[in-house]
Amino acid sequence: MTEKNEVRTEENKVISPVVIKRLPRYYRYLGELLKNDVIRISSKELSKKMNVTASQIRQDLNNFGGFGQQGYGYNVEYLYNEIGKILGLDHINNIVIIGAGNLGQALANNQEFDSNGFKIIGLFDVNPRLIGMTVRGVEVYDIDMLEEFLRENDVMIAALTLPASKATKVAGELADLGIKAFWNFAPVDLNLPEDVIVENVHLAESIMTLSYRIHSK
Amino acid sequence: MTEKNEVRTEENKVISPVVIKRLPRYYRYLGELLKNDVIRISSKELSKKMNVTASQIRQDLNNFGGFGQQGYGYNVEYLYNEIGKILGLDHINNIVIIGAGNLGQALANNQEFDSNGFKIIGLFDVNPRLIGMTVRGVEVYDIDMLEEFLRENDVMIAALTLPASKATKVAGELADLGIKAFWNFAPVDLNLPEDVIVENVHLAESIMTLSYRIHSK
DNA sequence: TAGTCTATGTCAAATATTTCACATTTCATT
DNA sequence: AATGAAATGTGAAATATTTGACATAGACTA
Repeated sequence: MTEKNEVRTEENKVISPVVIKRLPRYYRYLGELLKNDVIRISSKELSKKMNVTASQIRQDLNNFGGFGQQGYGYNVEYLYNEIGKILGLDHINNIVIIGAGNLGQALANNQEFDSNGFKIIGLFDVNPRLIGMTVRGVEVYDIDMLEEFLRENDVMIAALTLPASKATKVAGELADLGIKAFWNFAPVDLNLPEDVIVENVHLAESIMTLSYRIHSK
Repeated sequence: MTEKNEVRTEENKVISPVVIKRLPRYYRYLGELLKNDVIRISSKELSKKMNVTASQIRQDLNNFGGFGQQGYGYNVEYLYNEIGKILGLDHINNIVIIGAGNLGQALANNQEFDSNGFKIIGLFDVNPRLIGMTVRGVEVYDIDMLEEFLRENDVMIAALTLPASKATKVAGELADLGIKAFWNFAPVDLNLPEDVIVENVHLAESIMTLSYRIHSK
């Protein structure tokens, strides 16, 4: 029996969420190395740069297969590409942003997403002052156009950058329209069907943990 | 011997980071309950709402002392306030934002921070087109004014919403000026002295884990 | 080509985290 | 006032995660 939202490799092995969370960081460091024309790296060298244990790097990577070579280490470009594939960055992932305020615009302006295959193809808002404007070539549409837009475009992800008061309702509507993945910036927990994936970015929670660490010293 | 960056209660007990990360979510749910005039709640009821185990809630809270009463449960307002104290939300935490682009402005506009005691008292940028403008009553200053500003104001936290290429250098300068806590939105790992606290918000890493879950189904 | 050295992949041990289970306390009802 | 039900706080068990250790494959040198 497959549990809800479980994540498995081709061999049907369950990968721990903590491992998955670390992959993008490996990917970033490997990208840096690649940019600096580094050809190969050992888990020991990488562990020193990243301030983690070499053992953890090897264990993490071995969840997905043997990418290294004994006595040699890892080929940077190969490992970079393999992790990219694991993360699904070898696909174009079309994104719509719901809420074209500062945060929505900030996401649309972020080049880092583009360069990793995340393509923002539309911003949506209710505010007539925003509708029709363009952010880095991406148009802001009336949210009433969303249904039609989703019919005509292959959208993988909806980013929710709107007030919490509206997020739950809009998310439900989007799920009904077939959106299966949400990147949620609103400070609520969306309650959606089991097969829908939600990644939360709760900024207030983030700064509260920072505050905790400041005041507990 | 106290390890670097360890976080302890008054009794000198080490609190696990995973517990700390969950506290703001409890705080949010309790705030909702409070708003809805709920007087008391049991760990069981709360666990159902939050989709965690009751046992985890009780274990988490007991790290900080007994806030509940057997046979009764937890008083919502009391528990809300106690968690707020644990998180340091009973203080005003002054924040400066370095980088007044969309993301910096989005943070300045976010009312949720205000209402939890986080007060944004200045935005800083190098862009002359931004300098002098005002976001929700907060002025954008020339970054050259930063040193003077920090001398005259009690700033707890610097939010870094600037390009990765500049973040490392600016963070180092701010640390030299005495800033002890950074909320880092740039996609780099800051390398700062051990006593400096860094909370990272790596948005690209967040969406990559979302992508992973989409493509691994 | 042989020998030495390096560094992976992996098993096992050590830690950390979560869940279970229950004694005890308190609430609520009769 | 007595009884039953509810729910905490807390040890202990069960899981999960991280670290350590090393046999072995393969790189590199001479």
